[in-house]
Amino acid sequence: MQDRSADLRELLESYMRENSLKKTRQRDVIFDTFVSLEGHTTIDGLLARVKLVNASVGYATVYRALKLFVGAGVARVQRFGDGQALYEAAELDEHHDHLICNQCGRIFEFEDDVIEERQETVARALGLRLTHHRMTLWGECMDKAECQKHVGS
Amino acid sequence: MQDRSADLRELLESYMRENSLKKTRQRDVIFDTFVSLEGHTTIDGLLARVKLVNASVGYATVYRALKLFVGAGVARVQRFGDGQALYEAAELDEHHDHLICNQCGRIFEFEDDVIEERQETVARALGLRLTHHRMTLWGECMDKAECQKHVGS
DNA sequence: GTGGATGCAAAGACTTTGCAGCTTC
DNA sequence: GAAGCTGCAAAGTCTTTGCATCCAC
Repeated sequence: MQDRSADLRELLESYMRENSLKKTRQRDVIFDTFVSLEGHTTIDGLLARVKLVNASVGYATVYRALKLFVGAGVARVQRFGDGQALYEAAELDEHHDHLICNQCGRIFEFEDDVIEERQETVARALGLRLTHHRMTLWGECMDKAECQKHVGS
Repeated sequence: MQDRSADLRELLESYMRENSLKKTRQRDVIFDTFVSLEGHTTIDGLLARVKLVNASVGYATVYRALKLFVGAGVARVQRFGDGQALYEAAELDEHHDHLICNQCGRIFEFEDDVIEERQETVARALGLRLTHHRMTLWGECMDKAECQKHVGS
């Protein structure tokens, strides 16, 4: 984890250098907070955490920082359904997809080489070279008791 | 195609009967227009087509009709990126996913049994029974000339 | 110093809803 | 008739931006 966040920081900094963007106190806090979070976060959620460290940071700054992170390849956005976009730290080499329980809303992550490979094949058959993909599965926990525990969390 | 739209209509009507919803001129036009469209449409796009038949139909009515269609299982929504939601007629038995060209924006549809099966397996391994999924691939047309023709269309 | 960054508040882009009047069943 | 619709316009949600001020380089 230490390595991963260091790699992400390196990636971000080189991107910022290339584009002559500036390192600021706010961006530091936002970055640190962002990578320290597991899984997905909304802008609001991230802002709340950031404000614990620096209460004067505004929504727009977080918004713009996240946009920067996405541009730098440090973060990824998703819109699973309605409502706010969800951001998560990028994976530098591997990649994962999501499986969401309709009832409890838990988001499981997984990766599957068979599917990845097959996607390449399919794309090529249609005449495209694949750049990236998004796959989300929805289902219902088979362990109802466990599921119930997580409802609304 | 004739069969398909008849099936969708049947599905919608039985849903409406069960929920004691009413058949109206507007809903008829919206439904007919919707199923006659190939691929994806936005609410605005659909409304424009609907207005050709009945100019007095309002945005809200189309919006509510589409919501109804989705509830009835006749339509599906997607949000590929930013902007408006895209609606498409549901497939009654088979299912397809999307492959989008980053440059020209064309949306290709495909289905792949190997992937579908594998998804079931993955979900089960994580303790969930799969209900549905969304998969979108992005890539670049290998035929650049052809791609160029479709840019911005 | 200068160009980029920040915070605020305001504007956008879409989606959703309240309501009075109009239609179906 | 009563329960549902429709259209309009207004209100929400979230996202994005204009601008004066501030700060990193």
